[in-house]
Amino acid sequence: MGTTKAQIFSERQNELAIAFKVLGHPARVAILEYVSRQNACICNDLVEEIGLAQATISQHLKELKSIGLLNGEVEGKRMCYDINLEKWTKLQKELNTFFNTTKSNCC
Amino acid sequence: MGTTKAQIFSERQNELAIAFKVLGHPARVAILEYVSRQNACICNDLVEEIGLAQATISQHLKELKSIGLLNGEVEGKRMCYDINLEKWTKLQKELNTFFNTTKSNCC
DNA sequence: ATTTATAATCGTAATATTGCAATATAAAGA
DNA sequence: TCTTTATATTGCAATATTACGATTATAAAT
Repeated sequence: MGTTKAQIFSERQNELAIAFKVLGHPARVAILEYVSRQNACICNDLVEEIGLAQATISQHLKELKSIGLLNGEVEGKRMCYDINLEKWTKLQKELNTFFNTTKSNCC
Repeated sequence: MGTTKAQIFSERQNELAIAFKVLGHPARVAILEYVSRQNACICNDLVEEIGLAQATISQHLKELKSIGLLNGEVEGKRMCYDINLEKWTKLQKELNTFFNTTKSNCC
């Protein structure tokens, strides 16, 4: 297999899991942190900063874009990435809702 | 490959990513939610509730235990799972720190 | 026009993950 | 003891992910 049985879960559970999954790689954590540290745009600085091949960074950026956490704007021959603050804040709220709702006891 | 290059990231980044990764599967989201909904213990109810094979559920439980989010106590022939509230709260704080610290601008 | 810089995409190898059947283990009850 | 119940573990097949070199596409600079 290797395939998640998404059909048996709710849309909300799947979406939550996908967001967690995208955040679940240190390169993507590092990318988000670096993008946010630079008040200006970064582009291929990430390749130097992080130390993964350009193709690999590009792939990770794609995943972060896929759930809307990063915006990418063309700026001449460069790509200018920044954090989508609206989505970022929304996701943070959703995660907190999950954590708060799930806080409960057992046994 | 398929192997994450963990060496090139900080311990904090790796740990954060691992936590996100463990949460990044709908079955594990569902398990946490179900465990918390039951004020009492659950055990193999999860297999019925979620609809994955017993071996699969057991594997997911193992991963949740591995980062300390779930406690498992033997209770006769049963296993009694509950959420480790201390760890749960700690993780929530860490994730919020990550989200808040990373909130910033670009371009 | 040609070269250079930047970044996406393709193809591929190595490894990881998901899921399950089968088996093992261990306690409870007959 | 023998059977049942509950859970963990093992082994395996299918698929996904990570990473990279090579290629491609585009715009800027010469």
